[in-house]
Amino acid sequence: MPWIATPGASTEVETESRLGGGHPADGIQGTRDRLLAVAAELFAERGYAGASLAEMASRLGIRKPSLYNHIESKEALFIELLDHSLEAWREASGPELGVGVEGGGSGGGHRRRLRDHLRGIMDFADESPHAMALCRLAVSQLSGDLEQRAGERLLAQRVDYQARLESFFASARRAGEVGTFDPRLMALSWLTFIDGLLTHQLFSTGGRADLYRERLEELWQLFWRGLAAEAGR
Amino acid sequence: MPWIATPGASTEVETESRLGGGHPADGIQGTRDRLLAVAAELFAERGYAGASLAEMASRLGIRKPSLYNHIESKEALFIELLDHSLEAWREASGPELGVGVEGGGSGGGHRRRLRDHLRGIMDFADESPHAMALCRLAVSQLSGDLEQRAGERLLAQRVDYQARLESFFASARRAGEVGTFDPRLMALSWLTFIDGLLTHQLFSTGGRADLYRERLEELWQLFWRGLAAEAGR
DNA sequence: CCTACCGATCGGTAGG
DNA sequence: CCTACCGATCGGTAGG
Repeated sequence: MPWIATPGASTEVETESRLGGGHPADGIQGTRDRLLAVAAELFAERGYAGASLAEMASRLGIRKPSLYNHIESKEALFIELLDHSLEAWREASGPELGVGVEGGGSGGGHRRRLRDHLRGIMDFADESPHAMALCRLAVSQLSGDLEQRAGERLLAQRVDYQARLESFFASARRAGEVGTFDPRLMALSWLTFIDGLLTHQLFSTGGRADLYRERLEELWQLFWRGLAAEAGR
Repeated sequence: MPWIATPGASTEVETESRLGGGHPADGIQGTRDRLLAVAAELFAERGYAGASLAEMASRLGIRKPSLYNHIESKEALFIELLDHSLEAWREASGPELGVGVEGGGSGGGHRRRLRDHLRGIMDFADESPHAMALCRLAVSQLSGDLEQRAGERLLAQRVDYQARLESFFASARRAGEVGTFDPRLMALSWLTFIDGLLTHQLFSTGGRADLYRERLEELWQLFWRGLAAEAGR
């Protein structure tokens, strides 16, 4: 008697659960969504091994075995959350860096575009604090098959992002908006900058993040100053 | 029949074990030192909950209960390692920033001192990769009493370091070696820079760290450029 | 340093 | 969605 389809075929159930009575957040799909949220939170709080399925079930108000109506295993649950986090990051880092129309007459605006890009990243980190934590777990705490599968995903995303950055900075350099540095170096510098920002945000969870947020604009200006010093403008 | 003193009174045993026969690295004190090394490695690899005492014992070639001749508990072991890591960091970050003799005629050399400071940090991170990982665990993965005890230590160290940085940058500003920025902002900027560097190093474990190391000098110059642009020199 | 053992909890399954 | 239960492993103790 399937209360829910196995975790791969959940197409038509969705509509039914929405038509059925009860609070909209408590349907079949609702429980699964809540599980994903609770699991991300717990992984972020305790690490991979430290996050137990029993605790997740408890926070959801159900029994542990019932979780297996929504997931295949703890490992699969983590991988799914990691994929969600990486996709959310991809969306947040957005198309601001897009260098499709380069070389044209309007090549400018790289500073503003990078600033917008930064805003997207920091907003994402504010709104989805667990996503960042999951990525950190994934690079440092896993072992065996799980480590390998997570590693592939992280590496692919990293390579892709770095390539986009290099294109962006190469374009900015051609436009004379930054110094004549190696675009690869500028990309590395940017990665260092935002990794530093995100690490600090991780540290200052619990109130002091405001201070950092206040200073973000100034930190950004200091960063850009390094890139642009002695450039055309 | 005490093979070793309980983990607090280990004064005279040390000499005896050195006088006794056998390989010098296998004495009573030797096992304890090896345990600390193995434990740091395992905590760094798997996280706090994921690092089991049985695995530590296995790597040492002894049985799990024997560990309790050297430690009081898993929690106490972690706290000790965290203290070691923080102390090692303190030593590595060294006295280069010391602003004891400021205002005198020789106020200069801030750039070189900060560069030396950076070298100390990066060398430390290279030689003690687990120490950084332990600090990260401590801020993100613990719970209960352990979280609280670790939090106190980390906060104290952080506050102390930040204060030293602010003094340093205030001195550099008076000397006209950097722009007229708020010293607190410059300290924040520095923290962001090295957190970014250390995060990247964490990511690139396994070979590609070389690339980063090659670029370190250039990244440093880019950073300093931001601080010094439009300053006296 | 060891063997033997503890209760608690782990991820996961059977079966309804 | 549940109860009942699995073998494995957890941190830790007793006792020599």
